[in-house]
Amino acid sequence: MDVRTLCLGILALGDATGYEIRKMVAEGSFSFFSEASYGSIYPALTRLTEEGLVTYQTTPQSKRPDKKVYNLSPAGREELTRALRRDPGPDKNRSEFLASLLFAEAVSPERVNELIGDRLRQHRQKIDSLKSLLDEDMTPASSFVVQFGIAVQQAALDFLENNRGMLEGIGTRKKRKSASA
Amino acid sequence: MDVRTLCLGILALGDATGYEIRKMVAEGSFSFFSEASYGSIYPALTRLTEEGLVTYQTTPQSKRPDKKVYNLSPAGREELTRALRRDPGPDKNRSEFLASLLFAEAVSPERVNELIGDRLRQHRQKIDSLKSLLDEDMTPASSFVVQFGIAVQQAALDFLENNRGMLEGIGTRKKRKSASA
DNA sequence: ATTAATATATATCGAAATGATATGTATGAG
DNA sequence: CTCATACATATCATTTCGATATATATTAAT
Repeated sequence: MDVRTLCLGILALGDATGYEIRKMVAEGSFSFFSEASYGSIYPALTRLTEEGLVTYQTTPQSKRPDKKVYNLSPAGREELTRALRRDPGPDKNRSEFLASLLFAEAVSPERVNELIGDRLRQHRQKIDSLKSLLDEDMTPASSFVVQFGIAVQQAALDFLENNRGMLEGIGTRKKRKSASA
Repeated sequence: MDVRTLCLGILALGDATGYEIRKMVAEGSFSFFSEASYGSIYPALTRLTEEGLVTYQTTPQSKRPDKKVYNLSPAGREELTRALRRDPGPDKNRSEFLASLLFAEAVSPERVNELIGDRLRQHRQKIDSLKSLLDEDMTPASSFVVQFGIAVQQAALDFLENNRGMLEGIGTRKKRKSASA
């Protein structure tokens, strides 16, 4: 999903500033399945404004840049509906962790073990943070998505705990000078 | 993981052409957690060659561009080891599907239902294709990663099957001309 | 008490990556 | 016999990332 459509969708749920949009995708209940940086969000909002798909009210603030609260225009809502009619593309899962494991022949077994330990901790942390999101009042869709995230994280955690034995002996230690040849 | 390191890692597992690398990340056992397009792979290989981290042998082919089989140089292997010493960043999961659900207030309940049906099919297909990868002979690490993928896909599938009821009544149908005002 | 870090809020910019396309043939399916 | 897929390289416009700049208020740590 391009940042453009992402912004339209978020604004469909309520007015927001660019800063708030960024926060939602980076830390909020959107963080599980999307991300976008300032470098893409602000230009997107500018363009959407030019196209009349969003509008904004400026709230002056002393000692701080004026706050621009964006809201979806009727044309923007139509554009969102059109975008959502298209079939969503397949999910994309990127994992440096799994890549590192695959290439782990080049690293020591201790490093592999450390990698997995770190990973287990990260999964537990992620699950906790998702669970705490559930406390806040949410729409059913939002709750569904967060619970989905929890389920997937939990499955990853369980798999790692139950199968790390498979990686016994993965990794190479630096060969000491070989006797042969 | 940048494409550069990805290429080094893949070449550490065996020599390959740019075309083959692309195929591995797009369809092979790497497809679960990484992706890269020609537009990033070919320039990366060119730069790696310039830097002496990979070399290649040209296999002339009539009626087809010459095949360039790349292989990792000792310097490249060192660079890979250095890269793998850095802590892997967090996973990134992007899902247009989940985003669509969150924004689904703007679409019809039927569309939501259709979305989920499609999704169930896609998960089953993905699981099948991952399972068929397991038949091929694999390194332990490779097998671990694929089984990890299966576990996660299965968890997502199970969640959808068991909880789609949560989305009952999500979505709005176009209001017919309201009696009131 | 003072330093350090975090949060608010906008915005830009170089570097990286995507997704599509160009080129041209061989092969297998329908 | 036609059409799609596989092989194999490569480029390019557009999009996105990740870092940085600017400036202050608040909270946390030592």
